[in-house]
Amino acid sequence: MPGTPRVKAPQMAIRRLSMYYRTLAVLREQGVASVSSEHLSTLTGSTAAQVRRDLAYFGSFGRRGVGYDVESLQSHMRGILGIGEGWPMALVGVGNLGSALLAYDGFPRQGFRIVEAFDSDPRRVGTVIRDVVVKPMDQVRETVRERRIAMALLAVPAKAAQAVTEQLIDAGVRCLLNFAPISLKVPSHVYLASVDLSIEVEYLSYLLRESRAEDSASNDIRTDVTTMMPL
Amino acid sequence: MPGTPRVKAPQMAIRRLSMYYRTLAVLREQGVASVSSEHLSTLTGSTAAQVRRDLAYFGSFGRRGVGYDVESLQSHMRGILGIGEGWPMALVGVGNLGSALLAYDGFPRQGFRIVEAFDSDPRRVGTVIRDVVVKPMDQVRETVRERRIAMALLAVPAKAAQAVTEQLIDAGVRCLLNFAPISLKVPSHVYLASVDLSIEVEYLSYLLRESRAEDSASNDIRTDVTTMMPL
DNA sequence: TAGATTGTTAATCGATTAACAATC
DNA sequence: TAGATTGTTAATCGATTAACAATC
Repeated sequence: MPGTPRVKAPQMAIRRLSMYYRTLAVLREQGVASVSSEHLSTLTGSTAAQVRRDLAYFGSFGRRGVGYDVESLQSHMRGILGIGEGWPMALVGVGNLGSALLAYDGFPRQGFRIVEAFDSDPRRVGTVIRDVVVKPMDQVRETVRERRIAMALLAVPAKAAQAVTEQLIDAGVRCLLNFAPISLKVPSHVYLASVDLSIEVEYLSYLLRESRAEDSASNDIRTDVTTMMPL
Repeated sequence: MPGTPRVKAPQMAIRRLSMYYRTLAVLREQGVASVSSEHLSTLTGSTAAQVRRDLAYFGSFGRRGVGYDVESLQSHMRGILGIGEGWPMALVGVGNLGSALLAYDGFPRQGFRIVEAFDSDPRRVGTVIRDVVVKPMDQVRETVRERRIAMALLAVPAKAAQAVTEQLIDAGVRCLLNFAPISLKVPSHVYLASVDLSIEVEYLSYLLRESRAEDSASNDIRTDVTTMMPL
C-alpha cells in the first residue's frame, strides 16, 4: 500500500517536515541541487539522524552515498503536507488578531487562502479586508457548506470559542486552528491545533524564573560567605 | 532544597500548568472552593493521573481524600509561572501582526506588558499604538538595557529575524517569542519559543490529507467493485 | 471507621538517538 | 575500489499511564 506510512509519524515529525520543506525552498532559490541529511539538519536545528528518521516515516527519497535532490525532496514534502492545493479557509472573529491573520501573507504563499470571514459584531459585518467581505455569524453554516471549506481559523474571545467551534463543525469544518485561550472540545473526526499566546509567554516566564532561582541558589552560598564578612 | 524540582518537569507539563492556572481562575470566579484532580482533568482535557503527576514536579499542593483548594493551588501556579510579576516586554516589528500583539489584552491580563515597540520602517516610527511609541531599531540596545527588559516578541519578516534576534540578545534579552517563520539560532542562555502559523496550518493540512487517503483506501475497494458496474 | 483522593512509585508507551549494513 | 551517505534496526531516553499505599 504505497503512500501509507508503516508506522504512524509522531506529531513533531510532521511539524519538522514543514521546517524541512521551508528550508528546501530556500536552498532551491539559492540554486543548491543536492543536500545531505547532515546539511539539512544544521539548517533546521535538528540532527542528521532525526532528518533521516523523519523522512523514513513517509518513504525513501534520497540516494545512498549522494544525498537528497533538493527539488525532488521538496516536492515530496509539498505533497505530504498538502501545500499548494489551495485549501480555502474560513476565519471567524475579525478583531485585531483576526484582521492580522487576514493580512498575513504566509498563508497564501503556502497555498492556504482565507476566502471567508465572519464576525458577530454588526459594526464589523460588511467591512472589506483584503478583498474579503465580513459576513454575519448566521451565514457561517450556508457559506461553509457551499464552498466546502474544511479549515477554519478561530480568532474570537475565549467565551465564544466553544459555541463557534460547534457551529463550524456542524457546517462541515474538519480542521480548526484556535487562537482563543481556552481548551476546546472537539469530536474525534475533527482536527484541532492551537496557538495560545499566554501559554507561550508563561512558559518563557517560567524558564526565566527557574534560571534566576538557580542563580540565586548558587548565590546563596556566596551570600552565606558574605554574611561572615563585614559590611 | 525547597522550590527546586526533584526531577526536571517536561516542557509539556509546564504548558499544562498554564492551562490549570487558567481553569482555576475560572473556578474561582464561579465561587468553587475545592477541586479534585479528576475534576480539573476533565476541564482541561487532561487526565487525573497527569494532573497529579504535573503538580508533583513542583510540590504537593493538595490534601489526600479532599482535593485541592482552588485559591491556594491557583496562587502556587501563579508563582511557579511568574504570572502577575509585571514582566515588561519589548515588541519588534509593528506590522499587522505586531499591532495585533500590542492590542492583545491577554498579555496584560496575565501581567505581561508590552512597554516598548520598535520598527525599521521610518513611516511607522513615531506612531503611537496603545500608548506605546514606536521607536527606531537603533534605539533597541539602549532602551532594552535601561528598562531591563528580559522578554521580547519578534514580529518581523523571516529575512530580518536572525539579525534582530542578535541585536536583542546583545541588549540583554533572555526570552524570545518568535512569530517569524524561520528557525532562529540562539545561545544556550537564551530561551526561545515560537509561534509558527505555517507549521500549524500545514500540520492540519497533513492530517486532513491523511484522513482522506485512508477514506480513499477503503474507497478503493468499493471503486474496484464499481468499475465492474456499468456507468 | 469507611470512602475519597492524593502523592509517588513502577510499568508502559512512544520518541529520539546511535549504530551500521546496504549501496551509490 | 574507497568514501560517502542513506535507510533501517536496535538501544536509549523520556514522558505518560496505571496502580496503590498513604492519609485526610
